[in-house]
Amino acid sequence: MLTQQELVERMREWAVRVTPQRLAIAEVVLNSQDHPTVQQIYERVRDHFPSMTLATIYSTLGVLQKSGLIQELPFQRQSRYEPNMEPHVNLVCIECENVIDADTSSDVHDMVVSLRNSVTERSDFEVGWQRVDFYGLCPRCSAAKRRGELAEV
Amino acid sequence: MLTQQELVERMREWAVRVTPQRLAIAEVVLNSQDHPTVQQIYERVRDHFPSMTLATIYSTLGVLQKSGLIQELPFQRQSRYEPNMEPHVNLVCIECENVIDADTSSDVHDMVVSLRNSVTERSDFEVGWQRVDFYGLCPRCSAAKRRGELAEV
DNA sequence: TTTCATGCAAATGATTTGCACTGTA
DNA sequence: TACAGTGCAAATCATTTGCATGAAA
Repeated sequence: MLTQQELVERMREWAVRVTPQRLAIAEVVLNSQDHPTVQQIYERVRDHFPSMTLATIYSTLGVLQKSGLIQELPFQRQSRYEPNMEPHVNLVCIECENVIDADTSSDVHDMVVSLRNSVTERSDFEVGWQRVDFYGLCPRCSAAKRRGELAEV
Repeated sequence: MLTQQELVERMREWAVRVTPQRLAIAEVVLNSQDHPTVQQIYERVRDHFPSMTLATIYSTLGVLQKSGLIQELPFQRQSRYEPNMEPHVNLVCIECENVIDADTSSDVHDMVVSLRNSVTERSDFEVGWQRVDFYGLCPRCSAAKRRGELAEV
């Protein structure tokens, strides 16, 4: 986790001014675990900045992304935002639509890294970052389905 | 690659009728290598069905996806469609926006499979399919950038 | 004084939806 | 005859853009 000082420095690479609004947005996203949508970020930040608008959120998310601090994850309906830039795996439940990081043990990390190495070894593709999503049913929805509570998929 | 017969059977799981239009769309996507957008599919199918509309394309892509024949890949501006349901890696160029499958050697396949096994071993998440994207610069754009032809990224 | 972030409103554009029409089971 | 797929038009909605205002360098 970055200190606020480091965060400000990173943001200055792409934004001339780092305002309290931007800091608040950055902190909401960087401290999140649930890959929030723009709406969710908006709701969380609005507590501190009632005048906050979506345009400002989008603008700041753009800055954070260009600073390499977060990653946009486009989904079918809308994007979510990922503060974990380390190689890892996302588990996406197709039923409840929650997105969580898979157990971040070092060997999952290492496997993604070596997959990346293996791919770059044999192509001149210059990889900057990656997105690894596994889609399926989370334990809760999986159980609900077994109990017949879910419509057929 | 599926025979047309097998394709029809798979589609019948989710669509009562498999029309010539639907077959044409299915074949365009399933035979594609470039992860086409809806617009691209539209243009390719329109050669054979001048009356084709986007609504029909979207509808058919939904059927193909529910049949497990293709995968929708949402990107920032629009979705692309992936006919390769095998575990593999996509290389996404952030400059020219082309998307290609990484060299489909068996060990890349195996690495994705064991990553998947490793993740499911220690969680009750029921994985159905996966998306593995590496973002960066393709060889062509990478070279252009070194020659200074690209705006700073 | 110049620049840049904010907030608001309007625009954009991919995707979805409603509905009439038509061919097929 | 009933129904599912097609085609067209209209609606939806996330995201982007333009612009006036205000604060910071």
